[in-house]
Amino acid sequence: MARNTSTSKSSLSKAQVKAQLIDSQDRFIASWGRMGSVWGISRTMAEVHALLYITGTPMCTDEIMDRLGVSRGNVSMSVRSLLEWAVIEKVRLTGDRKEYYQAEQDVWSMLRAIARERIKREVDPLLNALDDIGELAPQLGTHAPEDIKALHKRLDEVRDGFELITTLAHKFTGPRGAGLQTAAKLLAKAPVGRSKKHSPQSKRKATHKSTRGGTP
Amino acid sequence: MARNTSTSKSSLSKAQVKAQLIDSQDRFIASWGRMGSVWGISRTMAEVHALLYITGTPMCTDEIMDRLGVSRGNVSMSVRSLLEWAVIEKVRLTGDRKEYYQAEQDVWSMLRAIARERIKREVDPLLNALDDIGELAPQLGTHAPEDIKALHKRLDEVRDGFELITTLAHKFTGPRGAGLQTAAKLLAKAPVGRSKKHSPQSKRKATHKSTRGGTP
DNA sequence: TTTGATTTTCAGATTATTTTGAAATCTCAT
DNA sequence: ATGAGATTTCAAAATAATCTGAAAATCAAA
Repeated sequence: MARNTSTSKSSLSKAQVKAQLIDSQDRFIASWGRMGSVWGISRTMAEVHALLYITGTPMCTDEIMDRLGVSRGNVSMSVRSLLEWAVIEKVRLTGDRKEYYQAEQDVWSMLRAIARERIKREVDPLLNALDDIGELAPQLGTHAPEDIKALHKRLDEVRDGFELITTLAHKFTGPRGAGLQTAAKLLAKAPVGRSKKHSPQSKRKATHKSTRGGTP
Repeated sequence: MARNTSTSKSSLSKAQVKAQLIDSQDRFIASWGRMGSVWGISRTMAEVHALLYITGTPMCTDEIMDRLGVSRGNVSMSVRSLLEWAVIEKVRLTGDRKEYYQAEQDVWSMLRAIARERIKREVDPLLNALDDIGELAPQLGTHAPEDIKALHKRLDEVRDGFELITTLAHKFTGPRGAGLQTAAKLLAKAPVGRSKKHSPQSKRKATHKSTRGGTP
């Protein structure tokens, strides 16, 4: 029988399977990298992580460079950050001078790390700023004009909102936590609002290409 | 006694109070703007929103331009996005040709909008990509080599994780939802983990000097 | 319909972020 | 201790995101 060249499931050569494996990995890496920029980390950092996660293999700097096509310096910096995030770790391979790096394999640890870092870098600074502003603004008690009262009211509301989110997030992301997983499952079942069906506002309307400022 | 110039609470002139009000508003606007870049929206867009929210006043394009010191075009684009996000609305003032804009005053609606937009722009595309990759990767059933099985396993885990998050988030951000508020309060009490204080996972040996480094 | 005020658009300028690459530093097997 | 191999650093280059400003389009009142 002629060699199947495209879609059949069962007659792929080893090399073909391997090629498709690599291809799928690359797609995953590309997606994760795209997310990276959106999450406020560099594309390369996200890609390095994706590579180590999806392959599950410990890799050294040169292997990473070659596979992703990025510079040595860039790999070095990305790896350092990932180590700080504690989503990858160093491993020593016997009889080799190089450092090898390997990703934490539990996906939740990865998700928690993302959440943890984001909270640290986004919410906490905002909360601090809000506290400062609140203290700094005129404190005139009941005699304050409406303007001032309204300012304090809004500042307080924002701060309360984000504090609630922080509390929640700390439960999710705490070092000892299977928190995110359990909490998420719990919540996913709990009847929170009165949402009957699922009608996110007109998901169908493909009218805006982007909600972003002005993507040209 | 000389006029009190700085910290006393009770003897500020009207002008001084006004100046401090403006100053506090500006600080809030600046903080919110900084967050904006971190949240993936332009600084100006975040600032416009902050201005309208914190003052509570309907403002027209020129007022916004003057207060924030940004161009007309920039205000126009930011306002458009904010309208799409549904966190501000147009108001007509009698006898005036201009459009005025006013922020939604419920803080939770604002937080929900942020969450909703982020999910839409970040998680959903990733999920789609993951589905595509999963379908595309070799489907070899039980006969598949370890490599392929591992790939599918990891893809599935990531997808499941993010799907759980999406489900959760939809409850939070649904259009009719006081969801976020109630759910957050609920969760904040639920005994999820045993997080007592914050003990950073000290995996560190005393051997290295400091591993600290700049944020990427 | 005309008019002039108001808003939108978008090419180009500006600003911010990311990446490179080669020199400097480190480190470990000998 | 030495030095080849490995990693880190960081100024400069490349890339990406944001903002401006003026021309074009829109709109509401007369």
